Amino acid sequence: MGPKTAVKWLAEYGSLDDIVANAESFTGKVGEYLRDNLSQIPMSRYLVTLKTDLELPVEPQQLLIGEQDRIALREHYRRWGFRSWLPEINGGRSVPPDASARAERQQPPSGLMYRAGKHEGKPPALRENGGDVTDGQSAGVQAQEDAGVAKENYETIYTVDQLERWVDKLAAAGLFAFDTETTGLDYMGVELVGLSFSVRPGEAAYVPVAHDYDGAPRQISRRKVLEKLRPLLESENHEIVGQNLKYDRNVLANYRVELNGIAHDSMLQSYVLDSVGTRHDMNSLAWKYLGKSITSYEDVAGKGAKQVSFNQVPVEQAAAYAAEDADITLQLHQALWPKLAGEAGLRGVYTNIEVPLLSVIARMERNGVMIDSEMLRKQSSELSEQMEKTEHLAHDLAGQSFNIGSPKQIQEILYEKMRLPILAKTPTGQASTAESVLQELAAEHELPGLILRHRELSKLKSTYTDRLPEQINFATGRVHTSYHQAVAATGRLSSSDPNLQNIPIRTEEGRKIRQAFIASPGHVLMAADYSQIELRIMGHLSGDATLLAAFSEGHDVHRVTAAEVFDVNIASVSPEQRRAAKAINFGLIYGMSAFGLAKQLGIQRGAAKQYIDRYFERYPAVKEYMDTARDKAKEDGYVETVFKRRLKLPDIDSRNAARRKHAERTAINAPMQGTAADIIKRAMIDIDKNLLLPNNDIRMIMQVHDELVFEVAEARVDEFKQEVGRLMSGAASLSVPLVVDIGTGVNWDQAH
DNA sequence: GTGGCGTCC
DNA sequence: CAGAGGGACGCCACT
Repeated sequence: MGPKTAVKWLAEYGSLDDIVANAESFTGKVGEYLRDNLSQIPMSRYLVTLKTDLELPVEPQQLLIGEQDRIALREHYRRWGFRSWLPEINGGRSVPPDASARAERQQPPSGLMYRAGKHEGKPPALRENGGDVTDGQSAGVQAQEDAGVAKENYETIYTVDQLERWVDKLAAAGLFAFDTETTGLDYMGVELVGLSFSVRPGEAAYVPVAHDYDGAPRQISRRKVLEKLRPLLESENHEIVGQNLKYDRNVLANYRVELNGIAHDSMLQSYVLDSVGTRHDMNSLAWKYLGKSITSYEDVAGKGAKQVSFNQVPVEQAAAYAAEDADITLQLHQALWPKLAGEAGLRGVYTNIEVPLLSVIARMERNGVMIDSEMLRKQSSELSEQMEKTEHLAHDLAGQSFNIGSPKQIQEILYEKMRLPILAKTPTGQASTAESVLQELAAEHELPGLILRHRELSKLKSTYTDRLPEQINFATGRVHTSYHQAVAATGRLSSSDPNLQNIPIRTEEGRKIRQAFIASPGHVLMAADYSQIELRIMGHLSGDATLLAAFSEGHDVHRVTAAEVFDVNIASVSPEQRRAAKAINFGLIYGMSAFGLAKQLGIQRGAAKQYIDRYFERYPAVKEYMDTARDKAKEDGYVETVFKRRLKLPDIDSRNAARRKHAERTAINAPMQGTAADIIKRAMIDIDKNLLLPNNDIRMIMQVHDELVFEVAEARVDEFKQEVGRLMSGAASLSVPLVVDIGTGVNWDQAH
């Protein structure tokens, strides 16, 4: 909800001073917004503007606004004569937007790299293969010499007899490594090309099922292979080991085969052992833990424009690569599992959280979310119009045509042509054109404001309204993101293709995008989020009595903080004070300095330091927690969450002050962020087991760090709302209550 | 491929 | 004295 909405309320509720004076009496969304946002910096500008319109008895100085905003405000007044909060921009020429040819460039993110990336040292040489295996009778044994991996016991399976022998072998083994080869990386769209297995290090088999290049050897059909393997793959009595099994699980689900025996995942083992010290792709792990250089995907499929999909790879090469995958996976498991098993805490995180979560996320991914693409298309064209107008106006002001989307050209116009002051530089020494800088420059000239406006529109259009409809899956009509379980150092998930964890919410125009996230007919969206979870965890970790009391009594924690820091009665905390307290609270979670707080609040550094000192005076246990976290990091080289997830901090002893300071801030932040991640992961597992699996009327469709989104049959909303709340609140027993806010609606925006 | 910027929690 | 707020991903321009 943004300023526009506030303006709308203004019309509805009478006058601004009515709203300000009675902020506390507003209930529901309106009251929430007033208490949370009315006093934030950008808002105060609009407030002041509105005040002028309405002749409220409030002076601008009474609002705690920063110098930058004061400057911007003055300019704002001058330009718009105190009348309107948003410029009406007229005129403009037409430039048709070009959103074509983006899909081709789509690359998997580094965290998802199925088999990519190089480790130190020489890349494994691409090896020539031996004799052809052209008739379906050959055993297909590949006898190749390799610096890293011996492959004499790799078998390629062409006949049902061979397959049955391997099925017996796998069944007898109890535990086996497993891998799939597919035509690509998009788990919803790929086809299964082959499967590989290993029961003993050095011994593996590849079952090709869909190599279809000219002259490809005859293979057992995919249907037949899956039919033979189904009992094994779906059995809960066999332990299956893999590398990123979520992917294999999703691929097999395309063929209605369910992996029920997932016992170990070497990627997750590596992640839990050391989330930041290494990449978690198989090549890196083989190098790090086995000292082996293995065949990379590029070695068999080629790279760049010449890369072919796996079904085009000659079976002999494919078999050597795929069998090695299964072999190495098993070896990695044998190397990593003892390390985990010996550490009770890490083992718990791995066994009780990460491994069970894998399947929960896989289901969530496959559920996908429904998008109203028509709505987004309309938004796109509206944004286009506005962008054209803005750009035209900017060119007029600059007296020349330039690319308003290019930071470099903006830099030339603003700093070289117009000689505006350089207020900040980027890390590489360039004059910055970042938002905060342009905000400030808006006092000097109108152009920076237009650039900002254009950026805002352009961001919404290119990243969201244009892109999301393109990512709707043809078969399901829904968008299926990928969640990455081994990327974020603190234990959080990340999301990509598309990233559903950064859909706008802050501005009114941004929120419109959330209105395009809808429920299927007969269903509603239900959004459940943990209230103030990281602050609550700070209360738990520090044991601070004042903080704990605030939460256990259900008080507004920012108001309580304001009352403590500014030494006033809770009832008389001003919006400005509450806003400052909120900034302090968040700043503490991130390890922010007085300098940072001053910048954030637009106050003097001395004042900011006073606030912080005062805070620590009133919350001594918080101070103590932070000191302890730093000390523990220095002592042990790592910090940990409530559930014993570990984050290594080698930089804590760095001679480089910036790195060391960063490590210290991470030491403070990671236990809080990481514990929050643990808690929501535990909730997801509980909810999956107790609610989702037994019921067809509710599906989990998104996770956004402290929020879970469900698609629920209308008839059972109340019932599920209660259960979700119960399970999320009960996901951890801390010394603070875990409060969960739940809303429902026809779209994601409305569900908040 | 990198840097700059901007979106989210 | 310099630097100064944790964790992600995506788009664009530019090299």
